[in-house]
Amino acid sequence: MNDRVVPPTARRRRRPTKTGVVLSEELIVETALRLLKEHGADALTVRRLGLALGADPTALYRYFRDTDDLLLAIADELIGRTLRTWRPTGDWRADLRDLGLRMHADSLAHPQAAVLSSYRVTGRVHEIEAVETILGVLRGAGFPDPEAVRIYHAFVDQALAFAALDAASVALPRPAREAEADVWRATYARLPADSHPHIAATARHLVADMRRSAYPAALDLLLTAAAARLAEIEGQRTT
Amino acid sequence: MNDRVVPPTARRRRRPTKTGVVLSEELIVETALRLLKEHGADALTVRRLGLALGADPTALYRYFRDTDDLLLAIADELIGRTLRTWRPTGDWRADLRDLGLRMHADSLAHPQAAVLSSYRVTGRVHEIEAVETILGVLRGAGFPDPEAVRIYHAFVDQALAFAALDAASVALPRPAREAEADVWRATYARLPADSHPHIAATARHLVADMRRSAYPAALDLLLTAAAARLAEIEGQRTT
DNA sequence: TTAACAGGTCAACGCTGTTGACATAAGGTT
DNA sequence: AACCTTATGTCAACAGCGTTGACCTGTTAA
Repeated sequence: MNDRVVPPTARRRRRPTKTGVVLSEELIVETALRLLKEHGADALTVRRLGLALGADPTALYRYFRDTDDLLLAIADELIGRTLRTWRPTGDWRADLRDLGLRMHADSLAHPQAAVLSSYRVTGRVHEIEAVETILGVLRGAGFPDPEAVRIYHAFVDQALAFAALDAASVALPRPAREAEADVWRATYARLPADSHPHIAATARHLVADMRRSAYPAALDLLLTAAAARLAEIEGQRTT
Repeated sequence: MNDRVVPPTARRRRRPTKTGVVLSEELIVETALRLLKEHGADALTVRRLGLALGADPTALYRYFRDTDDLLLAIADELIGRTLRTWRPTGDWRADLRDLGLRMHADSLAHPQAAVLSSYRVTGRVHEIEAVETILGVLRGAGFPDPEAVRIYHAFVDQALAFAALDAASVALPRPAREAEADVWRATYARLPADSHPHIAATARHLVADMRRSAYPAALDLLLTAAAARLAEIEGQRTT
């Protein structure tokens, strides 16, 4: 265990580094996000982060226990950014659709961070705010509590899961990524109809569809089913 | 680029290692899966794999370009294993539900491998077989080709995405995993009702629901919406 | 003015994937 | 049966990784 970290609230002395930079949790998280965005997931190493900050790499360990702790801070910052740009209208289905697509899009804007952090429960402020907001939308729409939680869970995990899946593709090293795109054209689209009739029959659609994310389609399927369930519940209630 | 690899078909000479083991692609993949299962994701390193095989670590590079290439081979082997235990009945909805749950369960049985490989397109034999089979189920059910591809894509990517998401949780180092489980009880369940009314009202359900995977619920929502769409299509066809 | 100590720095640890050079046994050819 | 080619196992080395303990120094509270 690492006991070098001082809780942020107790931090008072801020000593500049050799290059004159004054470090802080926020500065480190921002710099890490910039590094990820500009140079890819492999660029986020303790040494490179130190270099980008203008500080000795090991100065990080005064702010975060280890790289995993830094990762959770990055994850929470991403949640916060997404939530900040979202404007709910009161129409639960449209609002959830919008939020889901935003979470997905924002993850793809920082694929390297999304890949590393989307499956983590941070328990930090922004995450808590997001949970509260989404539950509010569902309960406001009329879902009873157990149903609201069930749909909340499916909705959020679907968004996070697809965000991670698609971010992982985007985050692949360039050659590997191009190789994957080619597989559909070069391998699947060329399979003979007698051995693989279904692939051959739909090859045209496959090539076109597989290059896009399936998330919008999957999200709409989920919301459609949820709406049907809500109608069912309200039908029961009035009878 | 690494040109040490000889295509499997051209392999003729098999020279035993110092310890007498005769290497092969299959043996390496199996050993890698065993390592992952028994000792976790961090245990899969070139050196440890060499040790487990009873060979010099670098002998691997005669069979796989690099560790990524090995990973794809592992991924395809997992697909094959899942498909092999699946028995379709002819009822498309039940069959897809069963297949989805199997893919998910098998991934969780090898979480480390699933995390690393579920977002990859391997283009290898088992994957091709899976694509052909699932498309066959959907086309057989009566979905027109573009719709079949759309639903295929959403179904498969959702299964893979949830598999990766849930596998990632399972694959966390033990202390981190326990810390996450605690967050729901220790942080969320204790938020006061005046600042976080929706969380407070549903805390009981949250604690119970969030410890399970949301995949079965999400899968059922997807299949429900797909069935509704099929009914709609067939309605149009007869009018 | 001074004493305490947060926090920046440095050197070192054991680990990683990967490469190039080398050694040798398998197996087709003669 | 001897030979030659070459597939493939081995070895040493490289650069880079996260992390730690020891050290040093500027900031701040008293």
